[in-house]
Amino acid sequence: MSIAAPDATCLYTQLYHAYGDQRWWPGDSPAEVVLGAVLTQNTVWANAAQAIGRLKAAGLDSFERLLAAPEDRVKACIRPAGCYNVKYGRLMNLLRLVVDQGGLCALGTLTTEECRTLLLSVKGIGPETADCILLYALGKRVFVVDRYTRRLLVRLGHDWARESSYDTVQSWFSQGLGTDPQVYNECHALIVQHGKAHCRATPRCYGCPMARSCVTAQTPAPSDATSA
DNA sequence: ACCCAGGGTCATA
DNA sequence: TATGACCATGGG
Repeated sequence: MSIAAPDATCLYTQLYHAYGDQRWWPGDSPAEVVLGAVLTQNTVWANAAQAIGRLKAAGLDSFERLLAAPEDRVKACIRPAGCYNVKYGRLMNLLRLVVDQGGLCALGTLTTEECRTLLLSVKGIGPETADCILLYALGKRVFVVDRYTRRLLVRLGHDWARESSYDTVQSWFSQGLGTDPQVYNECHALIVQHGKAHCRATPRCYGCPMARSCVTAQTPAPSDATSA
């Protein structure tokens, strides 16, 4: 008889108990969240942060200036984030959309669905990047699923999370976390905090505060109504 | 000298 | 549709 894998609420409760308030996203403004969301794609945050620091130091502190700046100049700033040619294109695509919509505030007046659809229509913006922007820049109630999230679920016994679709994992949280947007914000932040603490290659979650203490009724994977 | 990172797109089979 | 290559710098 093995320990049941925790449900979403239990997961959140235990993480909160272990790490406390996170107050995320790292960044000074919604605009920085947008930049960071792209720059941190497949990249450790420290490198993305360095790129943002360079942009600010270069005076490229608004979307309009970034769009108007010479390509080489922007690329030189974001180089530390890696894949800078690709990310340059993605950033410009995204900033163009935001500006065309009248800025971040105007974008935020749209419904979550409308907003998400718009973001996903941008080449280079996938579900995670879009959801980061929705949650941390626009305050929408969406759960962000990243690499840390899947890895933690699998380590806690939710084997289904390894190969499930983004939407499936996301809805597992959405159905378990209630309706408070702040909880979505905190929960993802806590997962990242935990992931960093257990950085690389811990095959099992030994030392994980949740592995032993969080025993509840096991929630199954949501039935895959979404796929094919 | 490898391996990987808070993804996403595109080309193959 | 399902894998794999690719982008690319910086730290373990």
